[in-house]
Order: sequence, then structure tokens, then C-alpha cells
Amino acid sequence: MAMQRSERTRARMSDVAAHSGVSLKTVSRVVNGEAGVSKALTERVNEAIAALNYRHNFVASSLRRSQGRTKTLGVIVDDIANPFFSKFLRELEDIARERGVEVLSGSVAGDPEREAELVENFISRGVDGLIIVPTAKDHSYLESEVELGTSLLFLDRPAGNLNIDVVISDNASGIKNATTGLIAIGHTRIAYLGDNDSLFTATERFIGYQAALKEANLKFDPEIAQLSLRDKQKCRFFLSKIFSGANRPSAIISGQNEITVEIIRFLHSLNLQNEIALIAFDELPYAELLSPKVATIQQDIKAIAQIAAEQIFARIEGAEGKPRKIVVPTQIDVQESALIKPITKSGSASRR
Amino acid sequence: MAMQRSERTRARMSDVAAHSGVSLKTVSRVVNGEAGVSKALTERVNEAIAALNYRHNFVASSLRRSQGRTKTLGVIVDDIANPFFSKFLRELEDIARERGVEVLSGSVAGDPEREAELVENFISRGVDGLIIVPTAKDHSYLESEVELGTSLLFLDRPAGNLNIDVVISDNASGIKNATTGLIAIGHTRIAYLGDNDSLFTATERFIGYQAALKEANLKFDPEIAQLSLRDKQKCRFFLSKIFSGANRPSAIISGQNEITVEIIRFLHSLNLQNEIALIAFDELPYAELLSPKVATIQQDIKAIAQIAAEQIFARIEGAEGKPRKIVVPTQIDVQESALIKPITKSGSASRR
DNA sequence: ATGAAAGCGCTAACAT
DNA sequence: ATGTTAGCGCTTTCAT
Repeated sequence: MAMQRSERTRARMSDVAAHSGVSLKTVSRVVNGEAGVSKALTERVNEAIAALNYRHNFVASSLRRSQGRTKTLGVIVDDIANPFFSKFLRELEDIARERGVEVLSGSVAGDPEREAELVENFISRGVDGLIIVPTAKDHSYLESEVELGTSLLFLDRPAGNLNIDVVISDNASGIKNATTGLIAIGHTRIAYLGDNDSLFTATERFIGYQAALKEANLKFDPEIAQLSLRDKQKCRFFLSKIFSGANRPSAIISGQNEITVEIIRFLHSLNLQNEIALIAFDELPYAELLSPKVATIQQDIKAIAQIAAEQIFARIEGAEGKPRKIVVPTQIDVQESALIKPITKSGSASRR
Repeated sequence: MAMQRSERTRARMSDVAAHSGVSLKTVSRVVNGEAGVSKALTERVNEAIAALNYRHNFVASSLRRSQGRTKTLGVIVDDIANPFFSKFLRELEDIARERGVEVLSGSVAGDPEREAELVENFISRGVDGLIIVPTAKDHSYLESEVELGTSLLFLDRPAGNLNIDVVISDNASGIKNATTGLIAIGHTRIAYLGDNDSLFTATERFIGYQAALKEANLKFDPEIAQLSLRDKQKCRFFLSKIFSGANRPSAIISGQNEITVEIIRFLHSLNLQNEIALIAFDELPYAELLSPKVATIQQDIKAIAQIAAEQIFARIEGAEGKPRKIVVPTQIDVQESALIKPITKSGSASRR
């Protein structure tokens, strides 16, 4: 059996050169696919590479290469286990690989300090560009990096006080369209439950909800619309409150995944799932297995990855021009829960 | 506005040395936290680092450092967007970070060639170790890498003809215990639907099912137990077949996530979800939102990551000894669907 | 078409 | 406690 460690050493280019009787530079040319090496020599070099089991040392190569390019893209997200980010990373990986670029990713887990640490670490590792889902409030610490040539792009939310390329979903429109749809089928009392009000995405979505109400001349009632409900206890408490009174909502918009789960649990516990309409932001895995099927507002992860990749690779390759803010549309997946109508005063049924 | 690219160049250690009036080596010592530099000099160096906005060049450092250690761990999985792998990566990331190690991950997407490409690429990049979820059948191409000092570990399934550390879940026991549990509450006709029979995990799980039947002196009936049902069409067809006859199963074991989804859809479509017991391998996101709640056999991802990390870091640090095969227990999350009893001949109700 | 020499930014090994 | 020198494995630059 093979040993885990050994004294044997990897073959270097010079070994390949010696073995094939050519100069170091010729080997380099062959390895890098540069033109101008005769067929005969190319063949001899390739034989030596196979014979010596030579592996190109990318670290040494990066060090010397012009501008120290490492063909590595750093991606800093909140949590790579979050399906939104893991799907994004997968899409990005495929695009990057076509260019021979690998993706180095890291999770911040809501900690701004960890964001800064990761940025510094990734830059030390010589990433050619950095895609950041910003957690910190102040990103001025990145200015010097930008000046020194590291290309940067913000994802999912814009960064505090740093004007840089950003790619985000159209949070507000997604929620606005969903709300308007509910109004169209007769709902006038629509509750809104959203994420932490310090989050850009949470406030954007809330704005969309309010805009839809305004457009329909419906009054915004803070009694049934609230942010910062990510905490399960708070969320359940809020739900009990709004459903205990006489003036219940007939529909709910959820601004976040985990909140959606609490809402569904709550509705099922009171057997209200077929009476109260529900549209939820973000994909809910297996939403179509639930009864009624839950309507969702989906972000176009593939498009986001495609656009973000194009933009940052363009910058890495030297594209100038002022920072762009690219907004990617969301799409409503209309399912049963979005089609539930309010119970009318005449008492006609609400079941789809 | 900051420019995306500039002619300014990053400060090097020698710049810091010149600025603080010390030697290069002293700066190196300060940067690497080595002992033996006076307080006064340390301070002066740190001031210079701040003034010049110096960032340690990890690429150059790796090149020179003993054994070329890059403090990078490569992880090759099937698909980083698969929740099992993304959760594993997240756990691993946290453990690695404590050691100053970053994780470079890549998806194979079922393509053995891509596995080999990724291995070569990651080794070129100088990863200190490599965790691989094997896709290829033959891994003898890795032998030379092992000999040259790259530490390797296989995850989730053992590799073909290469005797190397491996960390896997106890697939067979998980399924066996689940099956035995169903038998204990009276089921005698239990269907099994599994993944592709070329997959190690799929056959392992199937073995667990068969072992439980044997232990209970129940006959194995291939009519209601089949692998290679990942394809939705095939899966649905198989379900229709086994539920159309007179001798229906009263319970189902699912060996894979996506198959579980088809089973649930099927049961709901015939309104059988409260009559047929179901236990499914692997986590089903929001399984507890379904009605009845679906019982699952869960892999202990945190333990898997912890154990895999310990093992590969030990190897990287030079641990000798013959390859270990570490089996991590699974756990049944008993939910409503596991408690459904078979309809008895006397006709007593089955609804929990 | 091929090669020789310099040096990327750092750490190892060895002074002092 | 601090410094000097060599060289990691490669690409660049400049010959030939």
C-alpha cells in the first residue's frame, strides 16, 4: 500500500528539461501551450512529463506571472450552506471553470469582522477578483484594495459607502407584484412578515409591499405588517396576535424563508391553510409537496451568477467605466396558496 | 471614485523593511508572529505595515515555505449545491479556519473525467490535502499523488481500488433499523425504492433493508423492492405497479431524496399518505411541514465533517499508519409517517 | 525555433 | 535579538 508521506520529491520543469534534453524554457512553452515549439520537441517533452509524472506548479507560476494572476476568484457569502448561496456558487463555478478559474469561497455567518478577515486572507492568496455579499456596514476598508487592482463586486445587497459594481435581485418588484396579485383577487387585508430591518433586502421587500398597497389605495396597517420576525418566538407571537383579533388578514406575504416555515406551521396548526392566501419570497424546497402548494417569489440564481461573472471577469480583464448596479428580475411561481380568495361578507366559500 | 485598476503597486516586505529601517527578515518575523523581535522593532514594523497598507503575499510565502504548504484543503464533491455537501463544506470550513486553512471546493457533477481534472488542478494549486467524494471507478491514478505527499481522504463512499482513509455514513444500519421498526409495528409487506445500483450508498442501503427482512423471517419480494429508480418516470411507473395489485405494500422505505419526493407526490395523489407508512433516507427539507410529517434517516453531517477533518489534518501533519475506514452512525427522526400501522384483516383503522 | 539569465516575494539556513 | 544570503519553481526578457 502507498504511504501517506514520502521523501520522494515532485518533478520540476528542470527535471523534465533534463530528461528530454531541452531547455527549461522549452518545457515551459509546451506546458503553457505557447506557439513556436517544433513537433519533435513537443513530443519529447510530453513524454518526459508523462515519464516523470510532472505536475505544473501553479503556485510558482502565479508568483512570477504578470500581475501575479492566480486564476482564482474569491467569493464571500453569508453561509455557503444557505441554498441560495450554494446554488449561486455552483453556477459560478461552472462559468469560472470554462475560463480555467477556480472559486475560493468562505462564509461570514453574519460577522462583519469575519468578512474583513476573509477579504484580507483571500487577497493574501492573490485572488484576481472578489465577489462579496456584504455584511459589514462600512466597506471603506476595501478602497485601497480596489486601488491596488483587486476587482470587486457586491452581490445580493449594495455595500455601505463604497461605490462598486453590484448585482442584486429585484426584491421590491417581486413583492409588489405578489401583493398586487392578491389585491386583484379581492384581498384588502394582507399581512406582511419580514426579516431583520437592518437588512437591505428586508427593507426593499417591505417597500414593495407598501408600494402595492398605495397603488391600490389600501391603507398600510402596521398592526399586521412587521419586520424583524426572523426569531421564531417573535414570529409566532406576531401571528397569534394578528389572527386572534376580529379584523384578521385574509392573506399573508412572507419576506423570508424561515419566516415562511413558521407561517405554514401556524396556519396548519389552526387548519387555516386553505383559507388564508400566502405568497413567500425565496424558494422553499419541495414547496409543491405541501397542501395547498405554496406560491413563491423566486430569484433567478442562474442569471445572477451569469451576470456577476461577466461583470467581474470584465473588470479583471481591465474594463474601465463607472460602477454598475445591475438588478435581476424575480419571478412569481403561482401556486395554490396564491389563489385562495378572501371569504366574502355574503359568506361564499373561499376554498380555491 | 476609486478606479478598478491602477498602476500603483502593492507594498512588499522589502518596502516595509526600508520604511521601518530594519531588515527583511525582521519584517518576516513580525508578519509571521515569530518570537524574538523586540517590542520597539515590532511596533515600528507594524506602523510601517499600516502606513504602506502592506498585505502578506501568501503565494510567495507558500512557494518558499517548507514542503510548499499552502494551508489550503481541496474538496471534490458531486455537487456543492446538494444540501448534504454544502452543509458538509460549511462545517469543514469552520474547522479548517481554526487552523488558518481555507477550503477550495469543486463539483464533479457525476463526470469521472471532471474528477480527474479537478484533482490535477487542485494539486497544481498545491493543496495540502484532498477530500474526494469518488465518482470515478478507478482511482489508481491517485497513487502517485499519495506517494508524492498529498494527503487524501475519501468521503461518502469508498474509492475503487485504492486503499485510503475513508469516512462514510452507516447507510445499511440506518435503513435496517428503519425497516425493523416498521416490522415491529406490524408491517410485513414493505416496499423499497432505491437509487442507481451502481452507487455504493444505494447498494449499502438496500443490503440494510434485506438484512432486516431476513432477521424477521420475512421473505424478500423483488416485486416491491427495486433500485435504479432515481428517474422520475421509472419511479412513478414502479409505484403505480406495486399499488395497483391486490397485494399492496403497507409501508415504503425510500433510499434517496428525490425518490422520496416522488413517493410523497404519489401517495398524496391517491390520498394514501395516511395509510401507507414511509421512512426516507436523508434529510428532507421542511419534512415536518408535510402532513403526515415524514420520518427520515439522517446522516450526522457535523460528525462526518469533524472526523474527516481530524483525519486528514492528522495525515497532513505526518500521521502514519494504515488507512482507516470510519463509519458514522445515522439517526432516525421518527415522525408521523413512521407510525402508521398496517390495516389489519379485521378491518381496524390505520389512521394513527 | 530555442535558450540563458534574471527575478517574482518570500522563508530557510546560517551568520552575527 | 537581528541580519545576510540563497533559492523555492516558475515566467519574463532578451539573446541567438
